[in-house]
Amino acid sequence: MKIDPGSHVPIYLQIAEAVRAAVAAEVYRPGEALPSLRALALQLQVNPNTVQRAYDELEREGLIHAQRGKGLFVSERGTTSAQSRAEQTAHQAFDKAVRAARSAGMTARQIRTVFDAALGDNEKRENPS
Amino acid sequence: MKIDPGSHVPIYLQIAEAVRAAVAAEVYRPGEALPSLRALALQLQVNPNTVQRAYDELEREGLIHAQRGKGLFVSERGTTSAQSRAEQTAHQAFDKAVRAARSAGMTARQIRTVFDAALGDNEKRENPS
DNA sequence: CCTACTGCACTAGCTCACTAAGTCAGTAGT
DNA sequence: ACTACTGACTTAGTGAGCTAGTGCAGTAGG
Repeated sequence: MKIDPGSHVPIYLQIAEAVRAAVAAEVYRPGEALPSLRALALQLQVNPNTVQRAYDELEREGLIHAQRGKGLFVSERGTTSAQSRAEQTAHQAFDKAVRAARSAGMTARQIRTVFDAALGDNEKRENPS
Repeated sequence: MKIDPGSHVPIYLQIAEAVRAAVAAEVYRPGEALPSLRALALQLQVNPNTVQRAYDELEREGLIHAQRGKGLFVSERGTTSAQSRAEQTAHQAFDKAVRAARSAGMTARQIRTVFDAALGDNEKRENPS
C-alpha cells in the first residue's frame, strides 16, 4: 500500500481508497482482520487518527466493522459492497459528465462521440464486427 | 444571473461559470463590454474582489480581457473559446468517469450501459429508426 | 492482576481557500 | 483641473478541513 504525501488528495482518502480497492480485490476477505490502526499508521508513517478516519469512512460505507479491543474486520458483504460502491461512484461520475456536456450545449450525438473517445483508450476489443 | 450563497461551490466560481455560459450563449458578444466589477458586485451583493477573481479566471482562459480604467470586454475568440472550453471540461469529466468505472473492474460493455443510463434522462430523440 | 495490544474520543494547531475592506492607478467627460 | 467612473493591488480576517498529540476504555494472554 502506497501513499503520496505530496498529493492534493487528503491522506485519509488515499488510505480509504487503497483499502477499498484491496477489499474489492479480495486481498482481505469477509471475516478477516485488517491491519490495526497503529500498525498501518506505523507502516505509512502517519498518525493513527488519520488511519482511523479512513476506517471510519469505510465503516460508514458498510465495508468493514470495528470491534473495540479486538480489531477491524471485513464485513460479510464487504467484497460486494466495495464493488457496488465503486459502480455507484462511476454512475455518479457519468451523471456529472453528461450534465457538463449538456450545459456546454452538446447534442446527444456529440456527447456519445466524446464518450467513445474516452472509452477507446482501453477498449480495443469487445466489438466484433 | 443568479448566485447561491448556500452552495458549497465558491461564489467566484459560480460567477465565472455564469459569465462563461453567457459568453458561450452570445449574451455578450466579442468586443462588447461586460458589467463592471462594482456594478456586478452590487447586483449580486458580493464584494468587488470576488467578482474580480471570477473575471481573472476568465481572463486566464482567454475569454475576456480587461482594460484598466475602461472596463472588461469579450475577446475576439471569446465565444468559441467558451464553447471549446466547455467541451474540454466535458471530455475530462468523461475521462475521469471511465477511469472510475475501470478501477471498479467494469467491462467496456458495462460501462457503456451506465453511460446510456446517464444519457437517457435527456435523450428521447435523435435516434430515428 | 498485569501487560500489551486493540479501537475511541477529545483537543489543539496548522494550513489554505475564500471573502472582504481599503487604497492606488488609469480613463474620460465636463 | 476636477469628478466619477474603471480595473489592480495589498492586506487582513474568517472559517473549514486535515493532521497530530494525548489519554481513556475494552479485550486477551501470561
